[in-house]
Amino acid sequence: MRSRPTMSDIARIVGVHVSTVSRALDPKTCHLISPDVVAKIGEVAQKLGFRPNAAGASLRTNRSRTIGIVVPDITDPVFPPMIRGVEDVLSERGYAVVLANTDGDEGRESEIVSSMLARSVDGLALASSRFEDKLIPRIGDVPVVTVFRETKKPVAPCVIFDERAGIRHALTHLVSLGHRRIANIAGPRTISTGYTRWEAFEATRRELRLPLDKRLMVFADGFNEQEGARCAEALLARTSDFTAILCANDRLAVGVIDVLRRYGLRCPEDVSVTGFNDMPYADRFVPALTTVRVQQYKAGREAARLLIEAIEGGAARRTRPLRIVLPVELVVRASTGVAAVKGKTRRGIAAAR
Amino acid sequence: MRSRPTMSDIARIVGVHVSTVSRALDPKTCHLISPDVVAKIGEVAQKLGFRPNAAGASLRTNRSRTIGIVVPDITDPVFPPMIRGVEDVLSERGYAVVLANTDGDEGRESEIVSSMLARSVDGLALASSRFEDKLIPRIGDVPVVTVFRETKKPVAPCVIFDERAGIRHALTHLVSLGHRRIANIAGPRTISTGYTRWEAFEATRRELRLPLDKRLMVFADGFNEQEGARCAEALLARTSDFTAILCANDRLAVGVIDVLRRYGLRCPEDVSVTGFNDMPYADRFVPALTTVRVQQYKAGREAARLLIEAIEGGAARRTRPLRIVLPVELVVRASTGVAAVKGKTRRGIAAAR
DNA sequence: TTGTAAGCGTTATCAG
DNA sequence: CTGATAACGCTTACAA
Repeated sequence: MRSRPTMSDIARIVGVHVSTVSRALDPKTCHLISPDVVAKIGEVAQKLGFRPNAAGASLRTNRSRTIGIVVPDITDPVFPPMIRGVEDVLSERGYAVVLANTDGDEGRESEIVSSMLARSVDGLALASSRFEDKLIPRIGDVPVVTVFRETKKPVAPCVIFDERAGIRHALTHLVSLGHRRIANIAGPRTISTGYTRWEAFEATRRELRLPLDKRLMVFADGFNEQEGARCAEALLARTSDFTAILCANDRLAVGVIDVLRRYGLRCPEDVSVTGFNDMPYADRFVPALTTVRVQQYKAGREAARLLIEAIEGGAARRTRPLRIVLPVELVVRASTGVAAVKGKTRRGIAAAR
Repeated sequence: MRSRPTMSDIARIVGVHVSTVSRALDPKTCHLISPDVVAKIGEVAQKLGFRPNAAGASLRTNRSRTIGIVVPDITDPVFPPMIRGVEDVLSERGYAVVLANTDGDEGRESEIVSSMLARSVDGLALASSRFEDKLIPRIGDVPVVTVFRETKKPVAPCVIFDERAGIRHALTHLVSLGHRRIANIAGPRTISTGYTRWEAFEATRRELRLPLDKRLMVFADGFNEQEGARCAEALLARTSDFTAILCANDRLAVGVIDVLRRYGLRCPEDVSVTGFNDMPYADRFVPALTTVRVQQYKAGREAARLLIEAIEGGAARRTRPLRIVLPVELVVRASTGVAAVKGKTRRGIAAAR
């Protein structure tokens, strides 16, 4: 197959100048050209299967109709729906999406962003930012949105979830089942979700006048099953005096439930467990996970909308960037139940040792 | 922040010509330049945070260090590990990945590919191809690889799994548990996996001298839970004379198990079910799914390797494209058990009516 | 309404 | 070893 036709090819065939072709093919300028010429050009373009060369346009305009999405790891099930949301909105508008994984590495994130800027991305959706972000201010004038996460200083618009409400719902739910001694397996506080969910747990704990016991508090170094398991082990090594565990996300909860089972503790009969995110298939796990449902797909769409607005709506830089907080919803399933009699849990744990 | 520095900026500062800068910065040509000039240029580039403008290079070379990945739907859990595999290999080599979803729509796929070609992608990884593909031959001289799927006519290299072995293992496993009347919920035959798994089921069925009963055969229109449920309903409406269902993938199996439960049938006590893919978390479902494990991540890596080879290794067009078949492995879990007494299953189904 | 011309940043070819 | 120059395909003042 020959190499793709260019505007000059069309110009030559129709017998006009390239610039005329350019104008005729651009909806914004085609009204400047006589209708019949526009029609003719459109026709020929169609017949040749013409597609404007993106590099040429990009070089000239310094825009690429491409946006970058940066996630820690696409295999974490919370991200695909979000990415899909971004893609759905953007592809409709003719934007392409370039995707990269950071594995939570700050250096890598910086490297990736830099390479995306070199590709003249028109915007960036970052799901990889740390709470104390140092990267975004260095990005310059390319629109940036953070998704799922926010930064301590509001340096960019963000689309996040109502973490506080989610944690409050989960904790209140546990208390309503009679739980009083509730452990918290929190996420890394270097990430806004980890930080905020932990903070919300503490705030709600005080509100509900639950006892403070430092042994019931464990911090994970990441939002995954391994860390959930590690933290559960650490918790059980310290104390057995609890009847429920609130986890900062579903994957931690899954790891926790594994360890409970290994210790001969039943969930929810001996220990109730809650997660966060309502990740895909959380309703089919054993036990089905009680968790906080967030709108991952919608977050992606909103992020894309924000980006397009910033890109096309003349970057009306606000003094304080937008902060879109999506509502959440508690989903009660099988991993939570009425509080076990304290003695029973203790015995269960002791027996497992 | 000022706009990114260009080679001219560096040239001006160092006091050389742009072309010298270009050569000095390219590992392939920097030996042509005196070491001290190279050093000087490197230094300045470093200090300015120089990144070559991708559009400029792309326009000139007609290559973009970008490859496109096209999947039906990134929220289907089989794809993220594959995408991650591609990304890992390519990012190491300085390639970026642009991603798009087709939802299985042929027109959309064609549209996406065309838009990617306009972006001068250096290669395409297609996980969206139909068995009777009409698109790939029209792509021209951009390297293409299909992943997870192959085309009837070998028009492009592919990285696939040993579907036949997988189905044979699953069916043999069921027979070894005493099952004889085994239903098959097959995938769409418009897709190579659907076609091949169905064919393999039939071949193995004959080998094992299992009875042929058309009522036990249902074709899904897609690889998802809804279709699994629909097919299970259709199957139960026809007959209750089976003790196991082999499904063409895990998501179908999940939908099937839902319906069985709704009909008061226990899995595996009344009906055994197998899936295919060993999708993430398949080990945590109720019941944990017996399935065929495939190497999604590895497939992605292999596809990327193939693409790089084709792109950089001078497109040595083979007469017959490579066909990489990755081995699979049966994973026996809780969704399969010894065959129920026939009468019992019948009663169970009858009772549920 | 259309043509002219310049230039975006890079690389390849050709001279020196 | 380095410089000059042209060209990739497109957009956009400006001129006609």
